[in-house]
Amino acid sequence: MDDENSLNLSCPVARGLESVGDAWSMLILRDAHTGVTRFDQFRKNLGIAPTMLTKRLAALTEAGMLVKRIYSERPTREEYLLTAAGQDFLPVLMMFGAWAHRNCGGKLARYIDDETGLEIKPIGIDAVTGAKLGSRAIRLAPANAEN
Amino acid sequence: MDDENSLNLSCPVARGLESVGDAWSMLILRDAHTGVTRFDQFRKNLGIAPTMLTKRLAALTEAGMLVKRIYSERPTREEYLLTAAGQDFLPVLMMFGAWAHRNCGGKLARYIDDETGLEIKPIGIDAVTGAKLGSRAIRLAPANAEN
DNA sequence: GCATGTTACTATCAAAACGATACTAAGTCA
DNA sequence: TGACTTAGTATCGTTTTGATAGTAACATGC
Repeated sequence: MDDENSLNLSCPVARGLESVGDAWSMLILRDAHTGVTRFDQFRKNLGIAPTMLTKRLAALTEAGMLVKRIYSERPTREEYLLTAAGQDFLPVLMMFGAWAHRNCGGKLARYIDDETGLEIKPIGIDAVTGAKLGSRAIRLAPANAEN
Repeated sequence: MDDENSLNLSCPVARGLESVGDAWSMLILRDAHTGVTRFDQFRKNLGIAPTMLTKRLAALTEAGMLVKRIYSERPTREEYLLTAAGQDFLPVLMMFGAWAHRNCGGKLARYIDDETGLEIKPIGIDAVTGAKLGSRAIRLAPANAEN
């Protein structure tokens, strides 16, 4: 999958998919948000082949979602921490999870607000108008200078 | 990628990825939300190989995101329309796009509210508390009967 | 000080998925 | 009749993935 055409290049969704465009990356980020940091934890949780995990962790690090940090010299051991960009991805995961909750069958785990103890119902809104995303007509404006 | 372990089975993110777990599916849904419905439109927009497109459209249809509808008998021609579940995916795409906007470089297209003409800033909130997603501690509750 | 364990990988190789290209089916239109 | 349209399928080489085994660099227990 090479994103080549001009439509794709300026499309935020297509651009984002260059960083997080496969299932393993999403699941790694999900685990990272639950506090997982180490290679073997990811591997055991996900049941992912070590070759794949190495590649995905490197890609996510390269994409600026994770950073490697040494947590032990002698023996040298490194762990993977979420960057600001990686942490910023949590709302996307929660929206995605909420969508699955509504639309995919089966009994699924739920997110609970630790403060109130209530189940969280994630929705997307436009911070500018307050309107629920998807409730109004939208259009795309091309990329320009003042970003 | 087989999602087998129990953690994954009840995880909404993992569950959702079974339906929309690859980049092409996301891009097809993105295009579908802009009004694209036909095979050749998807193919030309995305630059996707027809074999791949056939497979992805079938998978999305199977997953309940799209429905096939005949728009011409003689010659028989079918198009793909978003189901309710497919339409419900738009907020996820917008949140994902907004994340890319903030965190991936480059000049990217922007979503404009057709009513106000203002650029949309998608954010996720908890409909229950009104708190911004990611601003509070959360925990996972296992799946149970009352869904 | 030797065997065993831990952690984070790499090497290897078969199987599956992907991608490019050519071609087909069933018609329409001039 | 010949060119064109639309929605695919067939074929096949390349790439990616997945499973398994092995390695490097230590720590720990006996």
